[in-house]
Amino acid sequence: MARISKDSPEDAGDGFALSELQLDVMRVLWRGEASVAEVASALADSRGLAHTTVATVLTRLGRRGVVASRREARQLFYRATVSESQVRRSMVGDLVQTLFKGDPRALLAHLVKESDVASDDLNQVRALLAADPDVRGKKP
Amino acid sequence: MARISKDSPEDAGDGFALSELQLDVMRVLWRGEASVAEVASALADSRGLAHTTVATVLTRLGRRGVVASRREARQLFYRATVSESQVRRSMVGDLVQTLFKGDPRALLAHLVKESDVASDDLNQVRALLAADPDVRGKKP
DNA sequence: GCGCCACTACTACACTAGTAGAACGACAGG
DNA sequence: CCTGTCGTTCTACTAGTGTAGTAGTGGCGC
Repeated sequence: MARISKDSPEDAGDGFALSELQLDVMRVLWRGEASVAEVASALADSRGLAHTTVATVLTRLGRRGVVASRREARQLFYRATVSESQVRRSMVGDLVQTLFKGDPRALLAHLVKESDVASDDLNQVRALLAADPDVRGKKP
Repeated sequence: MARISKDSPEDAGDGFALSELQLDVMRVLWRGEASVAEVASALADSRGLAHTTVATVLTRLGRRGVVASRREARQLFYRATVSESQVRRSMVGDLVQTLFKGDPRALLAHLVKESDVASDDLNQVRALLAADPDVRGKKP
């Protein structure tokens, strides 16, 4: 696996396995820097978390090196230090590894077999990629 | 939060999220019923686990309802109560849910985008599935 | 008959995640 | 200047996982 920036606090060695809550938090940060309060209120609907809970989660994510913080007055502003793509790559990779013996084609086959994806979708995806080879990483 | 696991083995709430070690164990059981010692020795190469560690893992898997045991003399023989497919479905489903907002096509796109899978493989997979719904090929 | 061996069951400890209250420090209004 | 409020940090509790030691127990060899 390619190792990119090596100067993060901890550098958890490419292991970007994040839990659901952690991902929810990251998703907020992927929209841009945010204070604890902002993250908390962004998640207020989906999860009624105490402010301190969010703070704890962010602190722990910081310890793992996936977010960084900046202090402004008394507040901390957090930003993600890993991209959504990186996390996706890492987590999908893990799944493929553990569940499909490292063969992504097996996952692909699974998706089709389990009717998660209609066979037609294969064409759609292919068309998508053919049309815009630059979709990688870009998010509307 | 609606996930209060009571300890009836029947329950299991169909959340088949298994860790890597747990999967390794399950993989042994998916080959057929096995005693603790058999599981342990099957995993001896990959992981040098103490016999008791394997026993603990199996007990816990039993508590979660994904394996069942049968007693013969002093020994326990374990067998999986969920299939590999079920687990795969569940875990892939979880991943799709948390990472791709529930859209399996997004995962599909990811696989292709990240060059985990060549575009050509799409055709191959489709052909594969058309030919024999049960193949899981590592192609040359 | 008795000790040893093979197993299981119980207990334990470290670590992570989810969750949140308590304590503490700084600033602003009175 | 004092105090209430806000935000951070500390501490804590629950639960699951990885890992394994120890204790209990029944059968076998001699």
